[in-house]
Order: sequence, then C-alpha cells, then structure tokens
Amino acid sequence: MSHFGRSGPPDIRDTFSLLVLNITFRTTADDLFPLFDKYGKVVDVFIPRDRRTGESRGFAFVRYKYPDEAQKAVEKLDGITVDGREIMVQFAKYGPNAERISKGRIVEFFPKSKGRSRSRSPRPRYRDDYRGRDHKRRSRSRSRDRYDRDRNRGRDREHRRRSRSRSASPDYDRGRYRGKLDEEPRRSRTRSPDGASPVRRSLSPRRSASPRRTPPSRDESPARHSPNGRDIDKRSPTPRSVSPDRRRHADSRSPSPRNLEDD
DNA sequence: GTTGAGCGTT
Repeated sequence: MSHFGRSGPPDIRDTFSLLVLNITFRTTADDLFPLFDKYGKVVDVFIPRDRRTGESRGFAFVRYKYPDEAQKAVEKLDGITVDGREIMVQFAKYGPNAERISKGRIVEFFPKSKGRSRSRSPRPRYRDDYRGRDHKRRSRSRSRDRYDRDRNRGRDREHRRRSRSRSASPDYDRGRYRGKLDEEPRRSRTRSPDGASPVRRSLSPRRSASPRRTPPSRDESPARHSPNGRDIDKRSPTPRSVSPDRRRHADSRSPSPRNLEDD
C-alpha cells in the first residue's frame, strides 16, 4: 500500500497535507516520498487509486509534519518534472472526509460535543473562483469521467445519470445531454431537418450542380508524384481495372475525372 | 499499450 505498513490514515490531526497533481499514472508513493522527504518530515504519502483497476488517479497526497516544511516543499517541488511530467504541488483544500483545510491543515470548528462534527458543510465543492476563470476547457479528464460514472452506477444504479447534484452540476455537462436528448426525438418526427422532403441525389440530374467544374489536371498531386513513379504504381492498382459495379458507386459520390474526359 | 486540470485510504 501507499502507507508505511500501516492501514488506514494515520493521525492527520497535526499533519499538513499537500496535494500533488499531474503526476504520471505510474508514479508511486515510493517515488514521491524521497523527493518530498528531502524538504521535511513526511508523515505519509498516499496516492488514491482506482478501486477497480487499481491504477493511480494521477495525484497524490503528501502529509508533512510541519507546515513550514510543507510550504517549502510546495515552493521547491511545485513545477518540477517527475517521470517526464510536470507536477503541481499545493496545499490540500479538502480533507479525507471533505473537511475544510487551510494551508494544508484541517481547520474545522469542532463543537464541544463529540458528535458528528464531521458533517460536511452544505457548500458545494466548487473550485476557487480564480480557477474557474483561468480554467481552460480542454478535454475533461477521462479518468475522472470513468470514476464518476462508475461511482454513480454502483451507488445509484436506478438513478442513472439523472441529476447528480442540482446545484453542483456543471452546466455544460447537463446541457449537452439535454440538448442531445431533445434533438433526438425531434428529428425522429421528421426524417430530415430541411423538411418532409428529403433531398434526393437524383434530383439534380445536371452535372453543373458542382460549383467547381474545373478539376485539377490529372497530373495533380505533385508532392505525391515520385520521381520513380513506382510508389504510386504500388499504391494504385489501376483504377481502370475496377469493375463497373464499383464505378457506379464512385459515380454517385463524386464524378470521376474520367467522366469529364467522356464529355 | 492507452488517459490528464484532478482533492484521499483501514
């Protein structure tokens, strides 16, 4: 395991958690430990893994004993390249149970009573505002998608992917699904969006339908033209030898240069 | 053999 022979999370009361992001999926806790241990006393290194595949999720948690050391590690290790990937080191924002964390330290108001003070706050897990601004909408991480989906499936199978969180659900995610669903039934009503009359290819018997009737010279594709000409020969098994049956297929799609010659 | 802007385990 990621732990040092211990099971379960060690005492995190006096530890400062760092979140290490963008690590490779092959990086293990053993790889990170020496790196971080150089800058301070590392209490634990944990890399969340997928329950099903056991693969790393791409980030790790490093717990330091002292905040100053953790801070130093953040400054020193943040941005370095590990295993060919630039990692990001920052203080953890949430605790193992979604506790609020400040500067890597769990700062939660523990009521006098020992009740379930852990009850997570109703506040959504929105990222910080600054992140939303700079957040580039690249491609969402597939790993997270997989994880999320499977998670939902395992827990609320009947619910499907209806509404995971009414307020925390991203707009684009929901919008996409809705848009698709809405479009589907609508299209099924009419066969084609243009109208009840689907456009027919044979409707335009005129060849002039093609706006560009001047095809490039047959000697086109100079780049492809090999000085030897053997390469082309190999690639093209003489289009003329194609059976007429095939020709018809091609004809319907695009006029063959031969057609023009025929003209 | 695979991915990537993401917050955690007995």
